[in-house]
Amino acid sequence: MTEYSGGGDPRRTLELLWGVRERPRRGPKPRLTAEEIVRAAIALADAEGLDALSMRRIADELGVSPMSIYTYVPGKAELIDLMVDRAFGELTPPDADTWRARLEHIARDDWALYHRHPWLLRITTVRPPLGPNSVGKYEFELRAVDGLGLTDLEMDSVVALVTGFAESAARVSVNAAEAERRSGMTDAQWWETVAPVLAPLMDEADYPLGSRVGKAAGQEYDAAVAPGRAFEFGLARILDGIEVLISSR
Amino acid sequence: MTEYSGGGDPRRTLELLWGVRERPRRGPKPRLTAEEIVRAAIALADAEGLDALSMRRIADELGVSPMSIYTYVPGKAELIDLMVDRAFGELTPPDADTWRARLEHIARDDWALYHRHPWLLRITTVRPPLGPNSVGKYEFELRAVDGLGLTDLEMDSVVALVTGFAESAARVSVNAAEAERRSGMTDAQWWETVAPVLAPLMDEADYPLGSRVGKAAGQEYDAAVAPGRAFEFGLARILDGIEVLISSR
DNA sequence: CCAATATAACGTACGCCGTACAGAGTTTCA
DNA sequence: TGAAACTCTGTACGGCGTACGTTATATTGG
Repeated sequence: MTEYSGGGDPRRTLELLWGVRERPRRGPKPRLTAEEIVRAAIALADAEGLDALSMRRIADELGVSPMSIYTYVPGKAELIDLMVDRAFGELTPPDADTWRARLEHIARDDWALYHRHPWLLRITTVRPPLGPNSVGKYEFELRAVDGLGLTDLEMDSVVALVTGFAESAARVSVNAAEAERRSGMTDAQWWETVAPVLAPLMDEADYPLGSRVGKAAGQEYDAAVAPGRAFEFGLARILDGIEVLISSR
Repeated sequence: MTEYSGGGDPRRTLELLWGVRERPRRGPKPRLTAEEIVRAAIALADAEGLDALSMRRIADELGVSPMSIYTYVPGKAELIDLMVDRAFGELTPPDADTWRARLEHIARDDWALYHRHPWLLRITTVRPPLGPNSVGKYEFELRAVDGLGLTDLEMDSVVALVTGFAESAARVSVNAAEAERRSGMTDAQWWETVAPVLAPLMDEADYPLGSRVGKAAGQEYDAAVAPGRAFEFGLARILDGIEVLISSR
């Protein structure tokens, strides 16, 4: 099962995202707030991963029965919307003189965010959450490339390219870390286990480049640093490519 | 729940991937093969998505009891490994004169594959499957950038950048298509529903660029073509950036 | 030809999940 | 002082992956 963002009633979800729910005038005093539930859910997802995030676990954590959660939040999909928008609130607008430094800041900030909250990478965003932090993120991303002679469409495409890359590179990195955690083996240890089984099946002569390059990459970087290198390499290439576009204007 | 690739016993998984299981010499004749199960699983995932892919459904489809599947495949994680490697078998090696055309072929071929098999994008690859098609893919990707004066590490980084981008862009595209399917609304229809609710919450003056650029992007492209444009835009920028690197050698 | 043995197929059961629904308790307003 | 609005909870349903034990079937060694 995959967790989806953007599933529920848009009106209710937007009200929750922007926090405009008026305090109820009758009935027992609420013990919780949507805010607290979101905080607990994020803490749980950070600590144990998205698979451990169940309504029952959240309720446990808050000392409340599972169904009480539904008093504050329509369902799990909406809760995830709230978690996503709240996480985006940790991002900081770039503050640098050059467009290149600003885009670098955005990419690195995203990269760090995905490492703090790896569950973000497991969420399938069906429609964007449109909460204050998400639209704020988009706004300062566009500001980073404003006034460079790009069309509106190009500005949108450039920020999508950079943020999409940061997400993609972070996914590789987070998956590598998770691989170690789940299997209890480093990449090197895992390879030592697999290699003798693979050798008789796969004739290295059929894959000369893969054998050579794979070995070189494995020896030069251990798996812990390789994703960081890939991120820096890709970011440099992408910014070079954007520079070609901007210079042509 | 997320589907993981690379979970099970590596030896057994590798034997299945490379198809070296010897026919059992005793006992009742097998009614099925691992191959048939993988085919049925892919058909089901193509048609109804990864969420619909359960051992029970696959067994239904094959006219067999759920637990029989475990005779041929150790578990769901291993089955997913087999599905992934089999899907990669649909990719074709590039055959072009320039490195740029070869990398473009690789990116477009990946893009098309992810659209044929969107479930590939939902799988968290903990360790690579190391089946014949996966290692074959890596081999011809490296061949596309061989002999250009790049180091082994650079070759690896370049193909990772291009294929990672194709995956990332395809994810956006597939999610957009899925959004329409799940909600029964086009992007325009969805926006018409959301806008009046959002307007009183979000002051457009606080988000001048986002409002302007978002509107421009929405009007120029409908959601059905926008991801394709983003793919073409990003691919061009990335190849430009790689060109800068190659020219510097 | 007949056990012994290896394999296939199946039924049952466990502990998870999201959440629909109905009811009980609590606070406020007319 | 009801009535209405609201919170909170227990139960239940249908799904999931798969551990385990049993039965049926095909091959093999004696």
